[in-house]
Amino acid sequence: MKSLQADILHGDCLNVLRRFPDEKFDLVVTSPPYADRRTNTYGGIKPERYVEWFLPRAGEFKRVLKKTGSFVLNIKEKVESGERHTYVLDLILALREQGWLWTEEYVWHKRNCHPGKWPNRFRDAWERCLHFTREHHFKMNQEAVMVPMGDWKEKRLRSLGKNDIIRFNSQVGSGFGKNIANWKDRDLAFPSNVLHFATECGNKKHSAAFPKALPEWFIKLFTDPGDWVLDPFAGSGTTCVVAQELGRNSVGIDKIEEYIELARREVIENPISMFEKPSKYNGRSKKTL
Amino acid sequence: MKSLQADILHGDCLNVLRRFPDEKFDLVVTSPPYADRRTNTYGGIKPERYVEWFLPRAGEFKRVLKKTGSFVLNIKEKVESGERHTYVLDLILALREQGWLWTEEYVWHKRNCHPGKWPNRFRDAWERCLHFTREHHFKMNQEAVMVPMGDWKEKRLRSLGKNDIIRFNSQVGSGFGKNIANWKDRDLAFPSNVLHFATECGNKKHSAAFPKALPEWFIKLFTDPGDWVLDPFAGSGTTCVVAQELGRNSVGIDKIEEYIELARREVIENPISMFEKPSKYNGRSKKTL
DNA sequence: AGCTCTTATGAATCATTGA
DNA sequence: GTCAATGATTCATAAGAGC
Repeated sequence: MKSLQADILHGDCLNVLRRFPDEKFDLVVTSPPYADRRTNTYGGIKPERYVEWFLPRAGEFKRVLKKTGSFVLNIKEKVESGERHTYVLDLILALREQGWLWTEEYVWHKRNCHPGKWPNRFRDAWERCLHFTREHHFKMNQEAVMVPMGDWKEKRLRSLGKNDIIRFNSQVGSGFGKNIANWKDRDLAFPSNVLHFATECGNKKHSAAFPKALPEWFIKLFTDPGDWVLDPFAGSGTTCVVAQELGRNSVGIDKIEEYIELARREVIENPISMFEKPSKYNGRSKKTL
Repeated sequence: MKSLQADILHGDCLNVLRRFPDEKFDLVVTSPPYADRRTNTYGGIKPERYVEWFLPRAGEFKRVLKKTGSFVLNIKEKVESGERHTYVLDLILALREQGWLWTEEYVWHKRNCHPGKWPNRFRDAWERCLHFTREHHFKMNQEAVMVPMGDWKEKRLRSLGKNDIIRFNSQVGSGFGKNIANWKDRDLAFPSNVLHFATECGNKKHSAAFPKALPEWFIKLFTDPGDWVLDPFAGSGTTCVVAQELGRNSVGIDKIEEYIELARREVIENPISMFEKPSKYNGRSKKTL
């Protein structure tokens, strides 16, 4: 049994990734700083400059990604003077120019999105999860994300009755999730390209709430245990934590010192790595601190 | 009480609309023939030519739309050789060049999407509902589409679809507990920009199943009773039927003779129009046939 | 009225075959 | 080769039959 690595590196991914060899990673999954968001931490990339800022970094992602690998980009354009900005559309087109295949666009439906009310729009309850690949054929483990299906629920839900459901939830606090797990093997269905994940309202210091379920889904789908996962805008390190939990090696990179410390604290210690020398890529795992 | 009109016109909307005066309509809501789809009826517009085909028609939409009006475009790009085609992105950018404001992108989550299994993608369960306006300030009746919160299980959960509930719980791991608390004290809540409608599998002759709920939602949201609604690719006339049911005047246009007949049969007869002369726009309502 | 079971059918996508 | 047509795959609904 090999040991798992979870390296959290400090710096701009554009520079840090230069130290990595070609085709190391099986998956790049990340939620970059959105344009004009997180201005106090990332300096706020202007929407007009977003593509030119992103492209060289995406070039590095492409280089360090295996040919059978996937690049999942979680992003959503902001509203500027009442209009959706087009920098994400421009980015998709530019990434294709760079040689990426725009394989799919998954929709992350945020069940509990930010509250608010405006005269000319409703709450924004979805984000894009853009799926890019290098080749037409890539690794995809569809079985790993299968979901309980169909007839089961109808009988089950109906047999419970409304009050039972309410009581069950309020007492246990965690709905039917566990039950479903028990019935998992009964019949499973493949999901669609619309994902339903709740945002985590945890009061973390990291400003972008990236729910664990999101990287988890894509890591399961696009990698095998032992594979390498990269999050070049790691933030508080959610991707690396999840990767580790799922038995994948991971590298997280972030510019913000505060996030680095946070992320290293989050990543679970790997007992075996104690007896190993530091990563040859100059990465320092939390353990080596 | 004024009479309602529901005119179904035959022809290419590019030509037919020339007969209409400026700023007649309060809402244009339509689902145009997608690129390479409906080849046997619409001739199948090639993706590469889609923008240049669409743009002059959109120019007419803009002319006949009131300044406070909205243009809702339901569309989704196809997969071509394993990749999402970019013609919809190009179209958004081109429409902005034409002077439209890209105000919002609603997601229509199709709960019952087409089945199928492929090695590198899941079933496509969503389409875009692009919302364009002429001005930053436009008519929007948010209260008209509020969602009842009283009996949450019936209304709210059904609007999501049963499988979604299962998936929420199994993916997120937490049930409805939090939401129940939020809903308890409210009767109505505003929706988000993610819409959950099932496609109608009715055995209609029209190949594109445009569920009534979709135009209904946008008609309620962006028009008042007595307003004028246009569907330039009317198909079997769903938009006009819904508009009439909601007390809005409507004009539907389609190239296909068969759809015209179908649509005129669907539109409910307007008793008052019997005593009126035909529409001055050369439109023949079903009644005047 | 309800409940269960069966059946039909979609703005789909891909690999293969045939012209 | 390149393009067009066909078959296989698959799941959420509605509708209908039977009790």
